[in-house]
Amino acid sequence: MNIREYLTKLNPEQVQAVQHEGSPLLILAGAGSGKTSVITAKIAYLIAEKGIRPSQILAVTFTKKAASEMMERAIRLEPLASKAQIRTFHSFGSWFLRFHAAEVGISSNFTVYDDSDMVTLVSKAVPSLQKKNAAHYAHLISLAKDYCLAWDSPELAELDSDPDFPEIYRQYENRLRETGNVDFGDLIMLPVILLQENESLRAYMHSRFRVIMVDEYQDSNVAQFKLLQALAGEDTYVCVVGDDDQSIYRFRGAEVQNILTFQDHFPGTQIIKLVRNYRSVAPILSNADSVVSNNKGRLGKNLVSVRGEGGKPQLFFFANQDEESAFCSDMIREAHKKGCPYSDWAILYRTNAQSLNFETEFMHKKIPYSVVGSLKFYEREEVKDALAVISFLVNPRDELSFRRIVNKPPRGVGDVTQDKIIAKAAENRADVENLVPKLGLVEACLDLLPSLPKKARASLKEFLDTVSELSAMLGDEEPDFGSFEDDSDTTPDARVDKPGGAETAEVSDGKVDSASVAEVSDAVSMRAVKGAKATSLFAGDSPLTLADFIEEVVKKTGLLEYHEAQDEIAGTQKVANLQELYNSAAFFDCSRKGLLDFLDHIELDRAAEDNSDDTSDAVTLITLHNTKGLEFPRVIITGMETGVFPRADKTEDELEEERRLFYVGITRAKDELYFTSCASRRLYGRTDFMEVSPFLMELDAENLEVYGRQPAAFRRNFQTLHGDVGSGSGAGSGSSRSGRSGTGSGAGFGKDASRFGASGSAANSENSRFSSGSGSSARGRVLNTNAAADDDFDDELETVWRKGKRVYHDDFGYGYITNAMYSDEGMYIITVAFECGRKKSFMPAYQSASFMLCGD
DNA sequence: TCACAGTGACTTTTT
DNA sequence: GTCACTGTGA
Repeated sequence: MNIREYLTKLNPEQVQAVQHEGSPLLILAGAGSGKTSVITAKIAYLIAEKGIRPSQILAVTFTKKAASEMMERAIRLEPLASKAQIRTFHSFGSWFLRFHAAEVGISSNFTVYDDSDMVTLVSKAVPSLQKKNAAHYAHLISLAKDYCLAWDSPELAELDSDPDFPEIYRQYENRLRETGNVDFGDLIMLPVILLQENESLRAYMHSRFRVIMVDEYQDSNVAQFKLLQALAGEDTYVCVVGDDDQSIYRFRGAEVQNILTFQDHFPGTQIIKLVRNYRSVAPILSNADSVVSNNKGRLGKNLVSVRGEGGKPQLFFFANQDEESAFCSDMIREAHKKGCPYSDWAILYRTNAQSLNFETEFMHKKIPYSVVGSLKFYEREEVKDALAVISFLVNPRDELSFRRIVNKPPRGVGDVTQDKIIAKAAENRADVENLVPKLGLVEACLDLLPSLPKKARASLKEFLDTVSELSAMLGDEEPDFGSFEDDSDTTPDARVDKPGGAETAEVSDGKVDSASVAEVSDAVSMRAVKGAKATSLFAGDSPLTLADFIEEVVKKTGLLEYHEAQDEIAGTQKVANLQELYNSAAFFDCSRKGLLDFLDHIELDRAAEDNSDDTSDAVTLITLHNTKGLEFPRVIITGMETGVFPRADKTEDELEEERRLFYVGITRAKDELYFTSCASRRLYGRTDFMEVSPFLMELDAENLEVYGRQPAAFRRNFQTLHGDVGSGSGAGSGSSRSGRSGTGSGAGFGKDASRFGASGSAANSENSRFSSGSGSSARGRVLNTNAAADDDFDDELETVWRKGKRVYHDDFGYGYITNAMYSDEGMYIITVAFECGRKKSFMPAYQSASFMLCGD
């Protein structure tokens, strides 16, 4: 479909936004309002209809995932869009810095230090700091950089009044410059500084990019705003898209003010609101609206549902997270039997730690799932080790990588010696007036070698030999980063995309400078050239890829052996993970440039790992933050408890952010939405009683169905806030519920509705599973809690769930009640010793299908 | 320098 | 319950 046809499918506001020109444009795009469609259409439109050269368009997004999706969709409308610069902020900064590294005193071979690297570097720069404090300061430093504040900036005090902070920041910064590397914050902040100080560079950039678009603008931070400001000249067309209600990264420096005050900074701004929601059915949207309207500082807009009526969201209360996950898996499995694919489902939670329960449960029930985000693959020890070697190879000043690998496996080069080597290197560099990159840590090692103990001397020497051998395999030509210029007029057709499509968003990257020879910068031919060279080193005929190289690195440095031994001891998967790492490097060429590309790819792209053509049908487990920009037909938002979501100790402002996060979660759902909340939850191996999340009280009673034992606080507040909800809402008393549970929302909730809705000893096919009569009747009573006053009920509990009774639990099997007592909160608690040897505590008041009495 | 054991802290969220 | 840091002893 070309862009003209496409425009006919858009609504009037969308068309207006696509065709708008002249003034700066702020598109306020509500959730599910087709914002990506608008941006991609706009890119295509500018190229196809307005004659803008693709390379003059810069589109910046927040995540790489978003960048590749945008690129893909734009290309579908207009193939030339492949030459536009569609990048994340950080990848843009990285690209920019490669060409201007020297001007800010870094190596153009820099790699990016991640957060944990920052912590290590802080503690090395300021040795007196405890590890815990180092983490605190590292966090502060990155926050400072998000606000574009240098160590000597007077405004630093506003961030944190700690008098030590500026000095620590300074020490860190010095040390970081020594290494020639950068951290995440630098990727934005350094370009800003460069552009602010260098007028001709600024002028050049103004001519380089005529159009700049920013997606997810509500999540941009001050530094990113300044970058935008510096990049945009008088004639630059600036268009930003965002939704103030979806700003969820303030904790990391994102500044809602950026979007709220956009018009002030870009005079003459036109605002277009997109409020037609194409994603969710009306009841879901009205709950979203009901929640977010509790926030104060917002621009304000109401989404209009295009899809119209649908099932109401359902809220479930459980005893604990085992029931919660069991319920989710049951519901998903039931739906699957009726033909609903697993991939329709997403389970959302606040913190990554919560995924564990679901993973265990799903594994148990053989439901396929994939966890998004928390896959800390690149943070694993063995992977970081291998990466450290190659980082060190491309940047021999990289202190952290050096430290990481020089004594692994143990070579007798401990902390003390390492410090000496680093100091020596600094000394060496100070001697020579200008910084010659060759004067790295290897040279420092060689200088110190004679002074070391015999054993250390030999093994360090061996290490250095390995390093130089590996380095030689890469060749010694300087990496060619392609051209910084806009060269789209030169030889556009001669370009070859990188293989495997691994770098869709980077296509415009490896451009051919008209002056340089094509073979050098083109990824494919580069690989061929390298491969030919390398065949002498390797027996095989196939060209050497980065995968082969990394494998070689791991073998030669002894890391493979080391981790093999670890696997042996601890039964871990380190070697397998290394194998995985080789695989992911297969599409990069074996050269210094290839290594840098690969490292960039990893460093700037952690979230997008699961892109591995996930065609398999699986439930998505994902944190609320990670869902931004995604949608699912059926969504379950779990852990709706105070302390979990929202987290405890939130200020009013932060609470608003948590609420926006909740809003984001709700608006991911297309057809069905569920909330779950637990009365108790295991945290740090301890079981805590939980209060309901205050957000639940903000849901729209008219469009919500409530099941399970409602905590008193919820019952009280929900009804106070919303008045007497009456029988129609489903949020009323237990008795009114049972009547309508059969219908429910009708969707995906067959058998389970009866679990909650059935009262007393109603014949429930599920009951037959559970042994004796006394068991099922006790269970019936338990389930019918809302109808009975708590006091009466607890008397019953004491007689039914008494010490010595035999019980059965789905997960643990049979056991006996060994203890029964009341907690401080007045809850009746029993302890059960199971035959499997485990001891568990339960609150019988909340137990349902997974746990029951067996009769005597 | 390194291995081990005990202790304490920990859970936001991510480019 | 787990992990990682800290300090001690060889």
